[in-house]
Amino acid sequence: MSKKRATLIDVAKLSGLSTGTVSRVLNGHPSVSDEARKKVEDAIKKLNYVPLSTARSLAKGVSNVIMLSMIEENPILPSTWRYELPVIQGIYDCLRDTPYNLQVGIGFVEEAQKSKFFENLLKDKYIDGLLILGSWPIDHRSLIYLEERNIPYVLIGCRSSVPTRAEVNFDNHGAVVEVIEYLVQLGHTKFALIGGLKEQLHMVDRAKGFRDALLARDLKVYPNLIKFGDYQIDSGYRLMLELLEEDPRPTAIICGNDLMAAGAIKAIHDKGYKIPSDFSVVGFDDSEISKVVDPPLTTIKAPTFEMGNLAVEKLCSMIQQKDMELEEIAILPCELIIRSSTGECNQKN
Amino acid sequence: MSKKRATLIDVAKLSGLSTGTVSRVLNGHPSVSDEARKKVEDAIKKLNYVPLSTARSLAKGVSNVIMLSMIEENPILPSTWRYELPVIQGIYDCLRDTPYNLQVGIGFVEEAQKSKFFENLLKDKYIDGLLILGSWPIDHRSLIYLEERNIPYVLIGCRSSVPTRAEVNFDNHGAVVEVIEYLVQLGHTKFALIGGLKEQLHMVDRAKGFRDALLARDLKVYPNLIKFGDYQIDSGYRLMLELLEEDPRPTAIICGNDLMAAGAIKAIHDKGYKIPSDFSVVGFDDSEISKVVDPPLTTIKAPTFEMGNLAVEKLCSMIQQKDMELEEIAILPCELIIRSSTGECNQKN
DNA sequence: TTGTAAGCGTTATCAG
DNA sequence: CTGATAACGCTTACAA
Repeated sequence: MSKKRATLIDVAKLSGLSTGTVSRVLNGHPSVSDEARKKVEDAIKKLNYVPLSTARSLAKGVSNVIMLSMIEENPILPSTWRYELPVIQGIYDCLRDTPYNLQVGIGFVEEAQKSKFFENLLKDKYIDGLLILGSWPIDHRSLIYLEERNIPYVLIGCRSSVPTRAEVNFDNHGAVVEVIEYLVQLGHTKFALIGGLKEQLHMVDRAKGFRDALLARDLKVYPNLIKFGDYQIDSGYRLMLELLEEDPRPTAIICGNDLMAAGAIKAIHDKGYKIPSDFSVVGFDDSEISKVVDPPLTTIKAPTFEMGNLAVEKLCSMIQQKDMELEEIAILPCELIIRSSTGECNQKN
Repeated sequence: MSKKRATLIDVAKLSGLSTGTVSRVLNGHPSVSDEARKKVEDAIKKLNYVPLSTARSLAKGVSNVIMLSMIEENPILPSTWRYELPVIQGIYDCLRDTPYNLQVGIGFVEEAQKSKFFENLLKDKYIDGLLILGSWPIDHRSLIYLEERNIPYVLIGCRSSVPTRAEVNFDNHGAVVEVIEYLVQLGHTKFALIGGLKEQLHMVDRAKGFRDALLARDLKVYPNLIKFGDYQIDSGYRLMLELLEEDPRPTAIICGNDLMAAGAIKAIHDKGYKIPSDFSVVGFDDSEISKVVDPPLTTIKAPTFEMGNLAVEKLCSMIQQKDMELEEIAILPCELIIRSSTGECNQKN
């Protein structure tokens, strides 16, 4: 049953041409006569020949492999999954027009914050470029290894303490600024933040956006109204209960994700208040949850698919022109999706 | 900057030994003197040498690549994402103890139902084995290609019209039977099904489980209480409204996923009924949504991580013993998670 | 336009 | 236990 697979030499024999010519046909080289091309193509078809990628790689000195390393919380958070799969889709979508194959590796945040992370990950691997998808700081010593090895890489959603060649991210800061602008128009002045994991990079940027937006409007930043949880529903619930006891009491609450917003909404309802008449609540992610909760959630949608696309584009151009010196970081805008969990501020000041 | 990477020959020179010996050290071959081994290891360290995987593959005749092909609805459904990422995690978790690298390819259902799907997908690729992750029928002619090429493969969550070598799935049928048993104990006799996409394999099996469970209990299967939607919240809402008009009116509703269940709950509430006193509602997936809706949803959790693990185990053993004839299909049990959307049937019969 | 042959970096088979 | 040396399948000067 297991007939040996045909090789390029078999094709050459059958077509009566040389291996060189066959190879040229395979690689779309211009200087091949139509006649020869035809013969080779027939032989290929007849033999069911498929070139062996490893042999090709070896001869050409390229691997045609791009590796995606996903750096995950441990245990992995559902909202991370929800964010990462569209990114992967975007990556693959862009990659299918290229000769590159996509290989994946999954690591944990703790590992990526140690120095030999990529060295270990890439042990025994031969890749042309690396995509790094994560939400936590990357140990810069790991990145040095990539530089030494001359492996082009693009960071997606994460960064290191030292500046890196190329980064793709969405605009956490701007998104929060935008939603606060919107809420200020509605008359809100007392804002609270129910954050997710405090050290996570997206959250760091959003917290900064939160402060900056308020300061820009000459609104007061109340430290007691800024709290952090763990992106799970329960922490949203708990933190909202705390907020209801604070002084001043906020009228608008920005949450780290839709799930925490759902928890906050539950807390508000449990205490007998109404949304949006008593409180405006904003989520993040535009997940299904935002449509399921009552009232439907105003939320922020990150351009995940586009991020994947752009990251691949950048990586490919880095691979082409090996020594580009660009140190470029792309920040894509988010979309504010307004539903009914936000409304006019009814509290007299 | 881009110093050439060291090769095995460099290591041989520096250590004063032959390439053969270096190779033996690399591959943990027993017949190497401790002294030689030490010298080689020193040289490797000094040169920062890493073997080139493609050269290795070529010489050994294996690729060390396992490909995961994900077959998706178009556009991709969020609930599919939610299911697939844990499977991938399970796959990777098992693979990191092996020499195999994981490569991924994403295709759409329409493509996989045509005959040349895998031929196209694997064009120019050299893999040792294939994992096929999907929820829709696979064209069996595509699989013939794999057989001819002698590429071991494992289907995850899907199947073809002809029996295949190895399949891993979760027990859709049994899960529905179990939940109906549970509801029967609570006194329910009139069951409705709000299905997801009707032709999708998981749904096919669940619908069959639905009928079988009722018949086994000598309960009537009302065709007008079996409806199919598209796994989105709106169709759950709409179909529930329809069910409220049917005769007989069901008291227990099994939904295709948590999202449709959320829609159904909304419809029930909108019409002024209570859960679980008037209706019991069951979801599927144990997604975050099941904890967000009110009341929290009784649902079914599939062993996604374990499926990934098992699939890899199977594939690896198929790769080892090339011509195993097993035609084995593994069905893993689901977990019924009881929350408060289900309860005693209060309707007098 | 085509053929020849020398690599690409490893492994594996033989002798020694 | 070790060293030559021929594969592995393909690409690519270089010649013709």
